[in-house]
Amino acid sequence: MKLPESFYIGTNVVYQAKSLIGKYLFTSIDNAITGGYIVETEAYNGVIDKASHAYGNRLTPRTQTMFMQGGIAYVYLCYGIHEMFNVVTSVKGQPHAILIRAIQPTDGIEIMLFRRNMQTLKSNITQGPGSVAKALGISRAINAISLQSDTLWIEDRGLSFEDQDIAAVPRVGVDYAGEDALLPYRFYVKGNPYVSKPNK
DNA sequence: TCGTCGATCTACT
DNA sequence: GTAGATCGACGAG
Repeated sequence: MKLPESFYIGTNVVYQAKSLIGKYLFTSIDNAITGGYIVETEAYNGVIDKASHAYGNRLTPRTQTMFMQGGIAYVYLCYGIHEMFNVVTSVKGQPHAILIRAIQPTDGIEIMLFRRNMQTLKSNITQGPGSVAKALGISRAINAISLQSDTLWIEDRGLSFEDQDIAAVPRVGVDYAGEDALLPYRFYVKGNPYVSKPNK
């Protein structure tokens, strides 16, 4: 059921980001399983991508996770408040990552509501990368954990979308990246209510 | 050592 | 529509 190690070791991060659409992401944290299927991703293409933390082979305590072999999680803090969850891909030394920006929740919705401090299910529960991490209980404590573990993993349940139902557009919040900000490295399911900023 | 600012979200006006 | 939250990474000095 879990996506095999071989999927993550592939070197075409843009293709992998698109492939993750429709895959199921689960966490088992605090004795509760939560998750859903991925409806929005962004690819970060290693040392040549100005939008990536690892641009220009920048190796720091934070980014070293991205330089490890694919198939692990990269979790970091943004704006001092939000933790973001990425899937590290490719071979050791090549810092590719895929940001999970939104999922459609299917399991453990009660738990996710509690973590998000919400009473009723609304589309913003897992809409945007900070929200996804919070709803799933993901924090920097599980940075670099294996996606073959029983804490955090991705499954293929046979759900897939046609090319025409997946939009490929420029990434969000990376204006500082110059011409790389224009690359169509963001993928999402057209019309899905959990997608953040559907029209850009 | 210090100052700047970010792969964002929420609560307000 | 817009401001505030809140902290670690990074480059300048």
